Amino acid sequence: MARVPAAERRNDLVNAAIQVIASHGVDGATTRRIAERANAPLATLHYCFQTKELLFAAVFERLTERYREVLIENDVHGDLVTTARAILRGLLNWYLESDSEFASASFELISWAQRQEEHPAVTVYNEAFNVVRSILARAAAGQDVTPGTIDQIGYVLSTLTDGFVVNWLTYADRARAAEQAEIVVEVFDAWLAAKLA
Amino acid sequence: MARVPAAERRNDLVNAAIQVIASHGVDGATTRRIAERANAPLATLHYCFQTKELLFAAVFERLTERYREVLIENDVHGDLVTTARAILRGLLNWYLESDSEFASASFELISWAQRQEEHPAVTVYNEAFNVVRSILARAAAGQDVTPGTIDQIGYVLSTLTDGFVVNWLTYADRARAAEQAEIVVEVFDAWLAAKLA
Amino acid sequence: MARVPAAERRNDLVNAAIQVIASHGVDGATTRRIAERANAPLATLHYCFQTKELLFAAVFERLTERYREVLIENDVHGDLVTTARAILRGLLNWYLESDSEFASASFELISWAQRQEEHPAVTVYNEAFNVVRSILARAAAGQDVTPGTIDQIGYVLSTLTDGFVVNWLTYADRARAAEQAEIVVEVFDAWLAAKLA
Amino acid sequence: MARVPAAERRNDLVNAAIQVIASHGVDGATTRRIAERANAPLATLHYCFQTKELLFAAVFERLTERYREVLIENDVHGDLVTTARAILRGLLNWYLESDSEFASASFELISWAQRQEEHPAVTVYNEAFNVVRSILARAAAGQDVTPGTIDQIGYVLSTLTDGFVVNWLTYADRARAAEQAEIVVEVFDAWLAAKLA
DNA sequence: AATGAATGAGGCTTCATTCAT
DNA sequence: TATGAATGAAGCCTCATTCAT
Repeated sequence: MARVPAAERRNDLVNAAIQVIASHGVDGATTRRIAERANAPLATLHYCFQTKELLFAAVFERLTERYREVLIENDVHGDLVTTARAILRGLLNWYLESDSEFASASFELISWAQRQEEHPAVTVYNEAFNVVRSILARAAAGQDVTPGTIDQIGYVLSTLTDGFVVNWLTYADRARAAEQAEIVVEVFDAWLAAKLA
Repeated sequence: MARVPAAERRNDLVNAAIQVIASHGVDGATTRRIAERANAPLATLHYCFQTKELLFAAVFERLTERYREVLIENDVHGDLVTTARAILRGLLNWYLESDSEFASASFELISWAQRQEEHPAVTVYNEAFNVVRSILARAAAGQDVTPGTIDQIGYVLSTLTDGFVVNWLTYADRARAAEQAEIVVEVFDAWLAAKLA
Repeated sequence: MARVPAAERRNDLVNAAIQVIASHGVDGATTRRIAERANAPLATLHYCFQTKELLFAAVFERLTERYREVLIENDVHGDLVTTARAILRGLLNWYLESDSEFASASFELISWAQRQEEHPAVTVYNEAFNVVRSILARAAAGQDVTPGTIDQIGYVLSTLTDGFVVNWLTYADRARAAEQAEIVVEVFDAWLAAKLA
Repeated sequence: MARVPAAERRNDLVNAAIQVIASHGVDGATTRRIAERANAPLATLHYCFQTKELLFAAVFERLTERYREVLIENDVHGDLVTTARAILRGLLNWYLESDSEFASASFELISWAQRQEEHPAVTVYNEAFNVVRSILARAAAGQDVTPGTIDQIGYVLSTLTDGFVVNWLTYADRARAAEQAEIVVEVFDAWLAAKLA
């Protein structure tokens, strides 16, 4: 096996971990499988990441980044309602993309993360939440909206998104999920309209 | 030695499994741990349930039952809006109850179940959905509501509930979750009002 | 399960054991499988035969009996050569019979029996040998044959038979085995002719 | 810790397996016992041979090799009769050698092998048969002998050998077996003489 | 007398990790 | 530095057997 510099290996391993988690679940994501997917010798995994836990931490960092990207990509720089809805749609679409291992993987990791010392899940959530908040805050700039309201919008955003994902992962029926995405947006709109009335 | 009827033993084991799953996650729910929790030798577990998988199937049955009970307990026999909201509140409260290992366990099991041949997760969902539908249908009896609408209400109900749970399991902060439950109900109300207007 | 008297059960269990040994091998012949085949509760096996070892001892007794029967059935009461050859043919045919679990079972048991305290395999062999000897002795009555020669004939008989079985069990090809039986008889004839010349 | 090359470790394990099979039987040849005999931790066994079955496959390869060696060592390069008899004697002596776990092990494995998917027992037999055939063919070079006859000689050779071994393993009485070896050779000679007359 | 229930011992295998080079 | 080799701990499961009724 060709000797590959550690930095590159780290990258490969994180990617491999995400793929394996997405397809085999957290508990199916063994070091061997991950190393194999990364085309790296098993020992290399521990050479690059002293511990499986540390590898997963890196996975979390990557997921955090990716969330941020998705959010920013979907920032339409419009008014509050328009912007919030765009974010929601962006997230739903992202989850629906077939190759979005990121989505399944991050979902897979939620309950695992809970049982870790450092609660990395919370970190991901907080990070994502901060990005959402800052996007919404700018969108609300001219309008008369309290920070509390923005937080609530963020919460509803994530609640709807997560609820949507649970169903989508359970049934794995894309057509059905696409329809449901519409309903989710409808719900969001109704609430926003009532809220900001 | 204690000569316990098999039915009871099976019961104990299912309970133990639920507790262990709730506290250690699906992958942390080893046969050893479950047997220990049930105060039974490991071999007894395999005497009662030839296979770990079969034990988990029994867990699913139990969860399905429990869901049904919770739903029925929260049927207020009012009109559609009142009834739907009562169900939502009932579910949220149930999830919030401290000793509700059922909730965490069933959530834990979702992604595991997905990877099983028979997809028991889908079964739980379908069962729960049917109960919700029948309750809502009766509530809507005199009113002019299409079956499609009732299905949508069911879907929104479960989406909001699941989204709520994800957050609650992530942060494990009861006070915060209690507040968020209010928001969730608010969202539901807003959408229902708009929908049925 | 209907309560069945122990005596009858013993019989069923021995039969079941022979069948299971023949089809699953000695090590595949578990108490559970045997009980199941005998249509008896597992505990009954140990009620009838304190130990698996004791059950197998009974199996050996049965095999010994059966060997004796086969030998006697094939005693043509002719002269030495005729009689000896008839016995050989009888044994080969018996082994070739498709439903002859006795044959496979007894062969399966040889090496197992070696490792038992009481060496039951030796007993079966000795018993069979004695029967052969007495048949041959009578056949040789008028002729001038030493006891040593009769023992040798017995030994060659069993050597050829066993060698034949090994091949037959290995290849499990009946047509081939049938041809080989002819050769075996040919070998026996040649030796007997030379010996008694 | 001793940093032994994998090839050597594999070798040790195969040897250990043969010894354990010879002394404890196929079903008594547990991974634990084999590892212990090889002075290796249990996990090492599975590092070298993913599966017990694969280890046993390696055992078969070794046995096949050894058979070939024994046959070739006993090729006296004489005429057909001389050569055939030399092979028979060589095999009988080999089986009689006290440290010949190979012999007992290979016999032990026959019935086990039958129940394997790939029937490795057949492979051992076929291999051995081919070697015998080629040796005999060369010995018969100048003589007027059909291939069919050579095959028959090979078959009789193995039948006599196997029959001899069954008895030897059953009684484990070396003196007796030595005498019987003489008879076996006598039988072979008589048949060959008649055959080639 | 006969059997459902129960179990300690041990089966094979896989895990994350560490060692030696 | 990077990796083949090695391993203790733990995974699930099955065995022959015994207990309590």
